[in-house]
Amino acid sequence: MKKIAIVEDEVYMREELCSMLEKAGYAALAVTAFADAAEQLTALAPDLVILDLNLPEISGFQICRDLKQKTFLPVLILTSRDQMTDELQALRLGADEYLTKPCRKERLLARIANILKRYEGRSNLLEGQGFLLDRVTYTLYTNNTSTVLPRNQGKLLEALLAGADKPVTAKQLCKALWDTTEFIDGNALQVNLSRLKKTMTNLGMRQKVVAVRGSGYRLETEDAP
Amino acid sequence: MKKIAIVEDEVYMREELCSMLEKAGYAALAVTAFADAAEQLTALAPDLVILDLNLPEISGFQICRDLKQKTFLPVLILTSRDQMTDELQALRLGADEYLTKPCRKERLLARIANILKRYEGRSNLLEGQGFLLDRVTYTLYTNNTSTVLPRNQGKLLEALLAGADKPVTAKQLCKALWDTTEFIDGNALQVNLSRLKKTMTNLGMRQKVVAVRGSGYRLETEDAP
DNA sequence: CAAAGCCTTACTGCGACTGTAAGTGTTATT
DNA sequence: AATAACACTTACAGTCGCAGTAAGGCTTTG
Repeated sequence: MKKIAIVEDEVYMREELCSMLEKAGYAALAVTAFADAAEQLTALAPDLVILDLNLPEISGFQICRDLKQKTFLPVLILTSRDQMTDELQALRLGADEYLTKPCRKERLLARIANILKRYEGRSNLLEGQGFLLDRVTYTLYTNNTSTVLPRNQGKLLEALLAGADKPVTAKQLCKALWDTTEFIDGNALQVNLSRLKKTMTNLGMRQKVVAVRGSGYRLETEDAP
Repeated sequence: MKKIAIVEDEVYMREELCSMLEKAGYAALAVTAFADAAEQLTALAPDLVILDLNLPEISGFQICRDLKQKTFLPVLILTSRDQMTDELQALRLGADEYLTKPCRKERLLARIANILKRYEGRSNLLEGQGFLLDRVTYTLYTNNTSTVLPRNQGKLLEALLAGADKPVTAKQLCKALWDTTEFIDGNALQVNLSRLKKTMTNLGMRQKVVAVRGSGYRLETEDAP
């Protein structure tokens, strides 16, 4: 059964949502610690987040941004703020849907089903600048095509991606490749990095692996098109 | 540059949409042969379809259904029909977004950007009952995980998927595997099918490959959960 | 300019996938 | 009930692509 998390401060609304979702066959979970909602949601790992914008302590926008930065949970904004600017802002932050209250039950359920379907099986896709990487198979989606990376290249790219744009040390990369913290075969790492670079340029990706002398490697985004 | 196709009968609206999209940096294409719009759209292969529901000759629903059955183009419904039932129907047919006229320019553009981002790199995903198959890499997404199928198994699954639930002949399957219409190595085909079956059951997929004695093979959906 | 750090290419071993072969199970017809 | 046609599965061997090794070239820094 799919889990849906609800972030909503108004008690009545929250209860109504919960019972409605449960009737529709979902497991509903209410999150009420708004200040660190993003963390809680990450830990809960629901299949969908329904988020209000007007919350005490913290803005819903903030939660949405935090959440989208570290996870790929689908987020549905359900709010009474019907300003166009709010909607645009939400979508820009990566929200998957924006609905205004009051909202008919059927519409909400239909949109929920839609989002869930859309995310089906995508739970392990990592997102980079202009590409997606499947963390399990190392299938890489970029420039409107897809490739399966060799395992080592996939692991490297995953590790680099996890480091955002901070440089990742050779040690960490070795750990990612062979799970050994101790001995580092610098050359083998070099070779694997070299291969990754080559496939990335062959695919015409916007991001490149660059060495940061003395401290490791990082992904660098080339000037936008 | 992204191509956006517009299916809209009212001239003024159409022109306005076109110029708006072009100003926003898209290539806009108007489709006016409504009767076989689905075919034309398939041939055009735009990155997104904006579809009106009230059309002469044919219903927009029909176009949406046809389109979604043979392609995976994203469809945005833009219509003056504001009945809830229409919206639900459209979403059920696989529409990706439903907006009602009149619609602010910003909202429309935001939703378009949203959909395009969402579909990025997904252009070659085939959809089966409860799973997705990447047509290029044969990465299979099912039960919330992913696997890369061996090439032959991928080809077979793709061919079976193309046959919907009609049986696919051994000849066609051989063609898909080895591109030879002539000679058929029945046994090799058997072996590959056998392997595909095994991996499908190992993955716990809802669909199975079943033999239709004398006429080929087809995908069969097991009883829903 | 020299040394440290970084990069790349070529080569070999290993593992995964494919086709072959052979044998078992199942359905339909006489 | 028997048989033939069709369908299925397992084991084995050849092939191909990936990983690690080795060796040599390039670039940055002091």
